[in-house]
Amino acid sequence: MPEILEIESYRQLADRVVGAAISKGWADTYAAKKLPSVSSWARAVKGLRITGTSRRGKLMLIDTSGPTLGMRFGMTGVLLLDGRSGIEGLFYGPHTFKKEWVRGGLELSDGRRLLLHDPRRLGRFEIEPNLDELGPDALSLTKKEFTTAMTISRGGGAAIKARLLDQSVLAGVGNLLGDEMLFRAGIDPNTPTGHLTPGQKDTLYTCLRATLKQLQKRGGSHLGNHMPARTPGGICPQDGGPMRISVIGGRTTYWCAKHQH
DNA sequence: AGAAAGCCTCGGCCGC
DNA sequence: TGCGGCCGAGGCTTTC
Repeated sequence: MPEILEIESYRQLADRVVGAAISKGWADTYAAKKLPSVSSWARAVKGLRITGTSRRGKLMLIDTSGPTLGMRFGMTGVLLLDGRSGIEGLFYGPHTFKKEWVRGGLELSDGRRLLLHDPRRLGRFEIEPNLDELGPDALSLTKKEFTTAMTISRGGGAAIKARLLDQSVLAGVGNLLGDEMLFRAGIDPNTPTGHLTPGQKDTLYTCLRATLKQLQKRGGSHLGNHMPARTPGGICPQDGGPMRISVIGGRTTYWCAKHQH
């Protein structure tokens, strides 16, 4: 569920603890799945001072006096600071708090706690995450970076929808944002990336920027223009065309048969 | 009951 | 025909 806009709001929440020292950290076996052992997180974070926050795509980063810490939120993860949600102001679906859904976190010497609340346990903690595996950040993407990301070396390449979701090419775009920017750009999500015209790429870049900016303002990745039509038998809110559904790049995809070519 | 907004692995096969 | 790498399918996990 959380896409780049939600992770950015988590980061802003985490910014409140910059300057604090970590007295203790813990992670359950799922949150620690990418680490050498379950106790790695606790051992690594103890005594560190938090010096800043940053983000690459959907990966939130906490800079410290020691190693950089990374947090991934999977499909249902939310960052909490003393019960305050990182998506305050960014509504995303009904979400109740359950103590048993807290999968790990950091305890600060001033008594505050930064927690990963994650029902489906797909969130992960990382230590010194390798940023080379991620493409440029979608929120600060330049046109040149976008053009490079959309350039295919051989053949037609994957469907543009799948390409947009490929985090090693472009970091941050998730399923809903991907569908929304293609909807706005009037591009069929099945189009092989290499078959896009320069004009379509220009439009897509413009729509990517506009989508991120507007949905951030509206309050979340799920508030796109096409969302009301995101249902079987949906009708395009733009031109009344029939909405199509299929799985592209492994994700459920909705698009308008009339204006997306 | 089936689908879910992220990510990872694996195997097939594309294209040089 | 060989081979590196791209790309799609499937799994993880739990909830509603």
